[in-house]
Amino acid sequence: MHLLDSLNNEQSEVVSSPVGNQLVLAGAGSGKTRVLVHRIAWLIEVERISPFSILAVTFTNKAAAEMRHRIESLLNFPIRGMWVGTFHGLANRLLRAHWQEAGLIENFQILDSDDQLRMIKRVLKSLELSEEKWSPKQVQGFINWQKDQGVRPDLKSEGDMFQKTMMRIYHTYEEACHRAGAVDFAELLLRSFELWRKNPELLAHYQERFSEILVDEFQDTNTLQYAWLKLLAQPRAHVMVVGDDDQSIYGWRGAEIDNIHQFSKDFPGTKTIRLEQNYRSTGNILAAANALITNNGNRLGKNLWTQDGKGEPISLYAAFNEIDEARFVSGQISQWLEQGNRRSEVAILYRSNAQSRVLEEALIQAGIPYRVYGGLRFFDRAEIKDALAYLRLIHHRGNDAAFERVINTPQRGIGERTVALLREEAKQQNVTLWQAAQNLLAEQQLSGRAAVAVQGFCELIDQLDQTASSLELSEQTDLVIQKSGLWEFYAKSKTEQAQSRLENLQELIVATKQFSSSLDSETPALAEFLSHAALESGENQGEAHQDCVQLMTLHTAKGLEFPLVFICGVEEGLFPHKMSLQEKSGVEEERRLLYVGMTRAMRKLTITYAELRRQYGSEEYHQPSRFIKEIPEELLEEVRMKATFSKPSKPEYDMGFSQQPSENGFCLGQPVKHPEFGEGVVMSFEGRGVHARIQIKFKKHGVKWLVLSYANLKPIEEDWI
DNA sequence: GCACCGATACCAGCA
DNA sequence: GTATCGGTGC
Repeated sequence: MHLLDSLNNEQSEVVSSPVGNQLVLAGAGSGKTRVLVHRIAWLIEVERISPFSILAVTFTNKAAAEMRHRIESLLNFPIRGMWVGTFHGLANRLLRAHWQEAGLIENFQILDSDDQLRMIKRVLKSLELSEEKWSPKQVQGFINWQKDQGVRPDLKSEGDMFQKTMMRIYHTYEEACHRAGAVDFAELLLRSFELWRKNPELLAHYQERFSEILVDEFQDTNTLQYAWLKLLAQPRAHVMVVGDDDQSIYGWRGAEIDNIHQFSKDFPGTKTIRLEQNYRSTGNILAAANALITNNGNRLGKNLWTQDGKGEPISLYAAFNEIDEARFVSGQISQWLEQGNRRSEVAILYRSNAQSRVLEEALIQAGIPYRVYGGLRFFDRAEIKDALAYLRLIHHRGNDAAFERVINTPQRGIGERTVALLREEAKQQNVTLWQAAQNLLAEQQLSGRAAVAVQGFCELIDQLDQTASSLELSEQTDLVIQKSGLWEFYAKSKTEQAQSRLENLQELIVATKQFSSSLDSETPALAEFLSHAALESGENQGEAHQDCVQLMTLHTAKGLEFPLVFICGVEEGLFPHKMSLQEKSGVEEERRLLYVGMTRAMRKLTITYAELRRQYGSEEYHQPSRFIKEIPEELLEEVRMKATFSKPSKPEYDMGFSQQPSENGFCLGQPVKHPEFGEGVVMSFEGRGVHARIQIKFKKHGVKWLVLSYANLKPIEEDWI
């Protein structure tokens, strides 16, 4: 059977198991996706299960698209009727189909976290609560957490003042969402969950339909997602979940690692299979990762192994500061490239985005092209959201969020005061902002200047609507971008970002064009496109796949692999991050994060840390991370910066160092004084020029490497000679 | 209403 | 160091 070809025993066992519940503990690099894809193909081809009865859940749209693609190319025919998607995508699909039963309007809008935050701010204002005391971010966290727990606002709930007020905000927020016909991400899940609960016959329909359910990245599911899954699956479906408790790194956004422990109890007869053979990394890398993760408690237990050799040891570089660290990394990369390797095979991973800048600078100096992942995604960009808000408003005047977003974007002289008046009117008359604007205009309750501006805005929207009605979506988008003044606004703007904003707006027109042509019928393209925009990050937007070094956070790196990996800033306070130190589970999650990072490396892993790091504008001394001590010494090789300096003007490597200690005015064994560390003795030198480093053994602070030009060392004269 | 200034906060990011 | 927010002055 070709579906089992080239699979190992455990993988084959998963793929060819008789239908039933399975918990697959798939270690990093163990061929997890492959197993999932082959299993689904097996169900269709061997078990003769209709694709119509299969539901596959992933965590990203990208993963969903890839899974579908891989199954189709394995089976060699398109799989129609199978549901593959994210929890949110599937929930959205359900709610679109049953909007009435779910108590929604037909074209309900999806609020992304940005929209949600704006909505919360409006609610706080209407409740006359200060944002100072009731931080919108915190409220957002509270509401989402409640929803993830399946809790609706309860005004009679017990609790202190804080709890009660939060509930009141939550309650008002819900009303506001309802009025706006808007649904946030957590609401998609909760609403579809409740839809099933309240409509047993509807639930039964889906329960009968989906006999085979598969879930990827199961360690990342939250409480509500798991409840959703159980509700759908429990009476009869067979569920296969694939996950790795050691790679659970999203506890902070609600992922419930315990779901993985709970699964076998909730689904009787569950067969647990471990995939431990790793096809990615060298023996040394796996040994180090295994050793590290052993320090975590309450694991399901797993030990990665490989048939391949040990490979190179893991390099450890103790940098003096973050600049030194970055230079070291870029130097190593230059060497690697000189050996004829590709830039895209290299990844630099770090704990927090702020670390990327210094690394970027070093790469620029060394003339190495790179790409930074993360940052704002396409549909999250302000200019894109503005354009979409115009489209929304044209099609639904009652969309208050859209109204507020663009009423003064670009500026047309309608300020906070006027908007406040509109809000007040809307609240009192219980109408939409659009209607409130009409009322106040009719009653001439706005001051002359404001009235003209508001009038102009409303006419603009009406006029856009009239012109747009006969146009295709992409033409509408084009029209809106031009006529709203957005284009002109950015075209005139002299800021550096303006050019890229214009490009993004153009890209949006392209995206709508592509989207329309991908639709088979003449469905209301806008509504579809808008939920597409809300649910889809836009990561697959024509990224130039050039050959460049990849920079990203450890979180972003999950699921990827690279021959050469650097993990930077492995220091106490940064990694593990100081915010995680409060509780044990926080440090364990950090440890898993490093585990994830290490297991990204195929051939060579290098870990670096800096003793001195400029953070938030001030300098801080850091200890090497506790995690480094958890890696067996024999797997590590401490490296020194040698022969890999890059000069600002002309990138040049391998220049080595051949200077006499006396060149810089210090001698071995010379007593010196440092402003921070006090007295010490010169132990050794390294490098030359501005990069020259000096090793000092301090009386109180131990042995340190310092960059000579930064160190401000003073010889202690009297003790010398 | 808007531009500018100083105080403030700051980890990770999927849908 | 930098993005963001609220206050201040024009």
